[in-house]
Amino acid sequence: MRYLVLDVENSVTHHEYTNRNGDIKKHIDMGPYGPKNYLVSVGFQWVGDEEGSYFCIKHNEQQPTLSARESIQFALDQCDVLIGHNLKHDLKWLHECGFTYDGPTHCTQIAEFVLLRGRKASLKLKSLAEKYKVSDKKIDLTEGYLADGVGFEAMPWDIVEEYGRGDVNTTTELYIAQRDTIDEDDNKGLWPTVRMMNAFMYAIIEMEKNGISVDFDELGKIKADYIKEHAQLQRELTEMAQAVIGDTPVRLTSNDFLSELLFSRKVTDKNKWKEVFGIRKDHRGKDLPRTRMKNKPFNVALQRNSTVTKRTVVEACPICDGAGTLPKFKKDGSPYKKFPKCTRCLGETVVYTPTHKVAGFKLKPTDVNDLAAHGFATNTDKLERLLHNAKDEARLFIEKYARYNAVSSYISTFVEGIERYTGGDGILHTSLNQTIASTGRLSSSGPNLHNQPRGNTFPVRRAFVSRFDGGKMLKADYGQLEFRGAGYLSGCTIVRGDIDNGVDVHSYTRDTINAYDNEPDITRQDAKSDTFKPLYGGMSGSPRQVNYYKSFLAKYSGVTAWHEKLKTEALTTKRVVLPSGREYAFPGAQRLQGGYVKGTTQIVNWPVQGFATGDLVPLGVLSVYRKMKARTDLKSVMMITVHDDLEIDVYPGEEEEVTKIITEGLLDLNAMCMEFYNLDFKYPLEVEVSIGPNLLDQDTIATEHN
DNA sequence: CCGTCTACGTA
DNA sequence: CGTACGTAGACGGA
Repeated sequence: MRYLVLDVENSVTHHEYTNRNGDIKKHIDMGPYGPKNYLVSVGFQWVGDEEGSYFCIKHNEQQPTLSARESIQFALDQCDVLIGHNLKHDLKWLHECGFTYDGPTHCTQIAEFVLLRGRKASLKLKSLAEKYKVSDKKIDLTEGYLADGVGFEAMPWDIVEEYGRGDVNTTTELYIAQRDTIDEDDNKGLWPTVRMMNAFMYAIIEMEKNGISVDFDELGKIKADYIKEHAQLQRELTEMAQAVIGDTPVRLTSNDFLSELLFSRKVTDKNKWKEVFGIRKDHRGKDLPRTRMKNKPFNVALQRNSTVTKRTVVEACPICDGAGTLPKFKKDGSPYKKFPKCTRCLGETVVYTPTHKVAGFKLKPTDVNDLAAHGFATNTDKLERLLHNAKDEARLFIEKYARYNAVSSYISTFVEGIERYTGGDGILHTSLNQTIASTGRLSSSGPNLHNQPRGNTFPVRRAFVSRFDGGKMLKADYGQLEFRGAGYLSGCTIVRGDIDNGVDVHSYTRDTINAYDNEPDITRQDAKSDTFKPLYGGMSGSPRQVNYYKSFLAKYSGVTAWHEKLKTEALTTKRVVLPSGREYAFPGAQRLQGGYVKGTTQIVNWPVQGFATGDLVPLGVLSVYRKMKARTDLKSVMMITVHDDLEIDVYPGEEEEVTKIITEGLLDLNAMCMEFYNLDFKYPLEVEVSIGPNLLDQDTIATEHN
């Protein structure tokens, strides 16, 4: 067997843009799909050799290496396993530059990610070299250049070559050390996951390459509508706010301001505030439980640590007389060129004098959970809960404000995100990252296409259209995949029975919750989060929610028993092992005083999320990828996967063929699990296919079962 | 300038 | 004691 370690360097493009505040922001395009980027150099080394080869492809000073292309392709043709650190990047470049390789791979970043078993640690080559104590001889002169915006194409060639050869060398030694580590008895069960993720990498490269086609005319219209709505809301909200605060300037985009406006109180000392109410986060950035306080002490603490905000009247600063500056003279009596800011108005030229009238909407927080580090929480869910005690004007303001916040997000994050990352070819090549999420599912960035508002309500989806004249956008979703995955993993017969009988678990959730009391009815969509909460170890909520969670655990007793089994496994082995071979480490698992197992929510959540969307979906997508590759006559292309779906840009006339391929591929999990995990995975699955002219207007055309 | 906090959205 | 993500803007301390 011949093992080839390879690494490419490429030019990058710096994209600068101005946001709506006038701030200049930038991002760097490292990929091969921008028309400006090009391949600078390629280095490779055979495992077992002392030294490798290095080739110049295109560099400002250095002549391209003679016969570089032939030598590189020859090596690729000879190799049995291609190795690299973040090999997806190198393969994308090789493919775009006309090289061919589609054989087995070993990405050291993927392998290390699997070995980490869900723990977070740096996956940079440098960090791994330290961890495995392999030589990292290269003197890293490139960082300084890169920081100054000098790319590999413009650095002195001897630095590029030294760095490149060093990288290949380090990766070679890392590969050997890492392979030996995975071969150890304690780790060898991870090989199937490593191999699966390497195989799946090809499907990801295909999707990143194909990307999604954007209709800029349509996007422009949608943006214009949003901007109009945003401006209107801003006017109305400003007016409403101004009416209750006097002359104080309105700053709608500031959470500090909103907190003070809604609750009519200003925090005296933010650090003290956090301390008193126990507003802290753990190392992962998650909220820790806050100080438990009964009503009375809570209100006393509120009063002690904040002051009531008063309406103001504006007047010219009495100290500087409205100049904003105070005259200052040198020793010789001549004036300074620039006078310092006025100490009273701080250069604002005006001062706001409090009146005796309370400012703002005078909302009352119910408990510590309505607070935030800066003052009072102003997010939509919390505010919604306070709505029923609020006066009409406050309620109207809050409702408008929620929409204002949402529209701001739609414009900045979604519309402008799409605009700035879409290249000149009109295609959005978002990144699908394999080594980020602890559970093993993908993440998406540049921009994130995994968090677009769902379904048929978000007009921005209308701007995602087929790249083919008369083409269609097709989407296939697994139905209730995580619920089914939990059913499989737990072996719960009640879950299985419900699936076999076509019981819709979310409707069951909705009906159970609605039947409990006279609170307003929830919809099936609302009920989804309630279905999943107990599945993932959640138990807190309103009385009717808690009632449902209890009944869920009682009904699906197999799931409840499985939760106990997982906790025992985590306690005794500090690990949880999935049928695929994927593992999660819980080094801190221990039983606390009250019997609660530390980390329970992750112990019961990760296996469900990871098995469904990290182990199964990739196999389904990979199967579709293979089927599409095998059909060289088809022109349709895979675009993206969003956790439990797969989206394809369909060439006119290929609708039926693609529907068949996508359903057969996604339902092909028994054979795929056998191939990759040596697992006889038999469980009823459902795939629903929809199609339309864009990603907004979609009609369901098929529902298939295995 | 950079990290923290808040808020938005998804499966 | 639902979990897993990415992005943007405001703010405050270096």
